Amino acid sequence: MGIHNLAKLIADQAPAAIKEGEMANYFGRKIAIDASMSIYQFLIAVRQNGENLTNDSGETTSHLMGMFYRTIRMIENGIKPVYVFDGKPPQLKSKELEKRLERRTEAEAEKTKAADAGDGEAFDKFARRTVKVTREHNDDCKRLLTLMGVPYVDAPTEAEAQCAALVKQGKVYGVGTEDMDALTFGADVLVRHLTFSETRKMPIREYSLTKALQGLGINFEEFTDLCILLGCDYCDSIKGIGQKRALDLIKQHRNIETILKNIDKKKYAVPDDWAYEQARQLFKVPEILPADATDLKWTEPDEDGLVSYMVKEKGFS
DNA sequence: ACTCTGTCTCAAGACGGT
DNA sequence: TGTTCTTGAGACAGAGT
DNA sequence: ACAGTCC
Repeated sequence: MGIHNLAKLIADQAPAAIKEGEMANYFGRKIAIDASMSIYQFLIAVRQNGENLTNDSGETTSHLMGMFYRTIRMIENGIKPVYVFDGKPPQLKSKELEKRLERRTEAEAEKTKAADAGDGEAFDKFARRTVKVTREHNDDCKRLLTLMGVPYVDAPTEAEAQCAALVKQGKVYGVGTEDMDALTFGADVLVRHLTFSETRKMPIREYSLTKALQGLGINFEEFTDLCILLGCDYCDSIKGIGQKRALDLIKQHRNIETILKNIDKKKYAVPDDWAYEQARQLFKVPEILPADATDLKWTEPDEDGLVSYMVKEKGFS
């Protein structure tokens, strides 16, 4: 879920942090991309008659289709993408993940119901909600990327954290994602809608963390606490505190501890065993690979290998 | 009046030919 | 051994400040 | 711009 309403808050309170970009700005730039999230989107979107695309053996190919063409399109436009795959989610995220699993299970039941009723429309809808990225999807895409000469990184935990680390280490220009928590992890540049398809309708939008901090009038530590107050994947937030009050409180008190000492707890109920300190640590010192552990090399594609894999193994034409 | 919450919905990619 | 995550936006009603 | 197709 990223950070609740952070995009809106920046748009309202620090508009100078957002730049509407042209794709020419990105020629020659290296960009880190959350691979698992991309795969997820492809699995949901690339469908025909309610089902994913498959080869003759029944293996899903939607993710390869999406990743193949999108990556080609980026390279054609001079972008050097590096894909980052998720590792094990942090313990603190388990509550959130449970919730998501529950929703999937629910959708699974609805899907079956729709199938029995012969309702294709509903089947399609619920089928999309049951999508889950598997080990095989990830491995397929890693194989594809290797053949294409595009590097990838296996993150120890959160892909967004590793993407941000690559920016901080100066290995890439920015993170290409829709997920605003890349900023919370400290990426200075976040690029949204970085897709070059003909059907794109959203302009490329670049967020600068430095300018966002200037515009909001807070420092990075305060920004982290602000994000926790807005609502992140790692812990609850305080009911009744949204974008406006969260920013006001941070500006007034500068950190969550001081806010807790000063707010009326009868009006604003603080969650039990609120894990904000642990969440703060995850954002501040996420588990990431050191700079010398990632070697990003873009090479010529292995054309014979690509044909062999995509055509012979996966049934592309 | 303003702000936030909660809950609901929906839609989601990329290509080439027309 | 069991192995992997969605998200964002918009609309609307309702309650608290 | 749009509808059909990709596998």
